[in-house]
Amino acid sequence: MNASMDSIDTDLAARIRAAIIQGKFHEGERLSEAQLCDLFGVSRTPVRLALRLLEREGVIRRGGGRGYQVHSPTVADILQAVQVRGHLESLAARLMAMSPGRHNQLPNLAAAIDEIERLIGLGVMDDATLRQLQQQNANFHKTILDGCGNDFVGFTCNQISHLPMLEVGSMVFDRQVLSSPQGVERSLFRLRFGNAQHKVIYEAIQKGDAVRAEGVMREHSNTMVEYIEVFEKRNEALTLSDLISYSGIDLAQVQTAAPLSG
Amino acid sequence: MNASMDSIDTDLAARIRAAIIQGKFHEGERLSEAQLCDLFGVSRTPVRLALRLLEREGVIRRGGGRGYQVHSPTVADILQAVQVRGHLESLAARLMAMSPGRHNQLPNLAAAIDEIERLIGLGVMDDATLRQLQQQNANFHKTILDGCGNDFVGFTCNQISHLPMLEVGSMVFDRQVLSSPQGVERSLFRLRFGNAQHKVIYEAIQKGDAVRAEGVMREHSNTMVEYIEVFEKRNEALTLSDLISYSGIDLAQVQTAAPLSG
DNA sequence: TCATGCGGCTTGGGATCCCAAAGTCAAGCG
DNA sequence: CGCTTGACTTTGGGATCCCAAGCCGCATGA
Repeated sequence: MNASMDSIDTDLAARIRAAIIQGKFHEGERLSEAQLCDLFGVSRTPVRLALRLLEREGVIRRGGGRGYQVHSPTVADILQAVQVRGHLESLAARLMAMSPGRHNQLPNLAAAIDEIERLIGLGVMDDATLRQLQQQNANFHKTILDGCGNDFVGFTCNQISHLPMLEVGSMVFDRQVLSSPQGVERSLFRLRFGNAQHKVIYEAIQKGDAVRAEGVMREHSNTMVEYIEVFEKRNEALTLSDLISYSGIDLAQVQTAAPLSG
Repeated sequence: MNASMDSIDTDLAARIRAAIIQGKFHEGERLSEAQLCDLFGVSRTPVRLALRLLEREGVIRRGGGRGYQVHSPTVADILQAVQVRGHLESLAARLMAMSPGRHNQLPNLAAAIDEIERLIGLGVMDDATLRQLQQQNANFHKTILDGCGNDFVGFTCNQISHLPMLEVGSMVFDRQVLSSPQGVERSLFRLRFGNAQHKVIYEAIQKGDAVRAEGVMREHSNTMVEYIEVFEKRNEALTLSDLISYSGIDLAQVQTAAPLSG
């Protein structure tokens, strides 16, 4: 019930999307409806709905004459998108700092900050802890998006949050880095640094310092961009699969092949 | 061939959207597929595709159990969206000012500015002139979105540009204001003011002054917000139909009823 | 030999059919 | 008299069918 709470087409779109991101199709490959039908074992109606959805998301495009062709997002695309999302979040931070009713939401921010601090204090970077960290991080960011008074900011963020690492509040880690003690230590530092930014954002919003809230939030978003760029420099052939982790979307659990027959 | 260059479902979505925006359906009204089928004289397949599209756009929502209910955007919603779009454009302006290859695009910006200046100089505010103004304004803004180097900014803007007045480069006028000489004069001033901002943005981008480009672009976007807010104050029951004009989308030309039979 | 036209084949779009789930109404029971 | 439950009806989701519009290839004529 994890990936299939929605109807077939939404679920199907998620599976095709995951397949594309994981590189199961070649870049520019033609996708025909019939092909997807018997690949996933469904009829053409949901396939067409899914294709329309994916077209809007930008992971497939109308190619030349007939059919769609896959347009798999590259790491560079994701970096651009993260920048856009960060810019939107900085707008949200500014607006929230200017909002009179912001004090109702402040406890939620504080709770997320404290919980992240507690989790960091444990000093372990196992899967469960990372999941909880991601959850609290998402809480923090979503609270700002919801509390900024402009519903459209959150709406627009959601419009682009289907791509990997674009889910609001997602946290990116290199898989390898967590296997070495130094890597864990560096990751812990990165988390402490991020949470320090959270605290500054919190205080700026509390005091109504809109400029500061916006600026620090922008800087906070930039942190992820730079983190990914470091990877890019270190590893030429960086692929999305190397990075996707703790983003709220677990690609590994999204099955690609059709499981059942009849 | 204006509104129907795409296939039926896209066109259908546009018609349903127009009907919703024009208030042909009550807020919260249940939309059933069958009802829309015989209202527009098409089958259920395109209707479902259109409904999925409109759901993603946010003009209809999944209501309670079955079916969709219309969620017509209010003037307040549009204001929020304009703010978001403006924020994205200010990001584009900043990025373009920082982009090394920006000089290729500068002539396009200058051309749009000059052409707007020329059109304003005519001193007339007839339909044809306004259309040309809107076109040049769109050129200016699209050039920045395309030239900023981050394709995702333009992509995200496009994601929300189906709503009235959210098309990039759209210009909003009150219909009534153009019928009086004072109104025309005020509108001309507003256009001159806007184009002056264009010039400042142009120069900031040229000089690579990213901070200034971003700031003026934000202010430039705010102008429209304030213009609409003035209306809102003057006319309590301001509806979207009073404002929609010269937005690139001509609602009057989008037919609602089914034209043919058999 | 090359170009052009015709015909078949592939493929996407729209319509219709079937089924399952949810909502509603009414009747029976407490 | 009210609540519950079961049957009917409405409606949305999925599958299949039909049609039209592009591609491809072959053949024929210049």
